[in-house]
Amino acid sequence: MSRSRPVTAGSARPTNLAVSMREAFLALNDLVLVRLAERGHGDVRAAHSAVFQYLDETGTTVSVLAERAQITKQAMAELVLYLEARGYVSREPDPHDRRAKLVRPTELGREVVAIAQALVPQLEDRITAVLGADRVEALRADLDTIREIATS
Amino acid sequence: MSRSRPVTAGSARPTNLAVSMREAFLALNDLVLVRLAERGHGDVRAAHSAVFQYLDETGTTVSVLAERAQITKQAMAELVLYLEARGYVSREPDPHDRRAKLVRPTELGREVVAIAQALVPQLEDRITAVLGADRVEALRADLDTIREIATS
DNA sequence: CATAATCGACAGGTAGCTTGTCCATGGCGC
DNA sequence: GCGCCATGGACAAGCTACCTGTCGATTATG
Repeated sequence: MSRSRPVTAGSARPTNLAVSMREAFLALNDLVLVRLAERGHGDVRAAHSAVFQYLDETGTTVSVLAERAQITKQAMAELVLYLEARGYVSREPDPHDRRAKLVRPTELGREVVAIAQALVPQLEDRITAVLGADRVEALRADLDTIREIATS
Repeated sequence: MSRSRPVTAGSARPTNLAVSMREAFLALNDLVLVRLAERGHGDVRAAHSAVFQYLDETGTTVSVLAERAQITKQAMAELVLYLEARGYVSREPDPHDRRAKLVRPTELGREVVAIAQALVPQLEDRITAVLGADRVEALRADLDTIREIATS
């Protein structure tokens, strides 16, 4: 993380806008990863957000997690296995379905979620302090508009 | 490309902002790839932008390309090899340095660059038409500001 | 009760990167 | 003009983050 990045992206410069978006996104992303690493969670990688984000205190199956994160069960299973091996989540048999295993965050996993979530308002505040709340709102709206334009 | 995307990204939701940035970026990116595919360049992938973007009519070594794109020589060499096999670039020995080979776009490669470059103003126009020039300008500035905030 | 759907495991493959090693060639100090 | 280090590129190997396909076990459904 926070490795030297390609200076640019997008298939042969599709607007500097795209480049700016990518860079801003990567910068924000790295910030979370760096913070986690500082707190001793250096083995958490970007892809694992797909797990942490959709975890549930009540326990969730890999299949459901995969569906929520829009990746295949296999991909999600691998991420979960990795996190289980490092103590971030546990997998216990579902008492109501003997095929299923429920994925739950451990104490360590909850810590990761807490750190990441604490960073959100902190970042928002820093950004808002510089840009102003209305511009942040406009930014959010415009990004969504652009996505719609490009998707249609 | 334009496959189903993870609904979200960022290590455990670092601001919806980051998610919006990523999605907007991916949407714009896919647009270029789709356009290229329509014109018969379906074998050009996103990673190849790193080559096309830094190609030079006068010929450029893989080492230089790698440095410009901020990836290793090996990674760049692979991309170049792929594009050479499909006729997008040629590699000829550098007359002035018998170690070096110069990578140059072929006619096909120039076509790809042209298509991608033509799309830039087209997209900008569509976006500007909806948002207005001043908001696009603000967007660009704000994205850069955010990157700076996150990088510092 | 038989059949279909679902859960998770296993096998295997791909893209896009990385490090490390090696050789041929080139530039440089002496 | 010789020795030495730097550089360009090739080869090997490995990793992450995905994918498809298959299968046995189990559960839900007609």
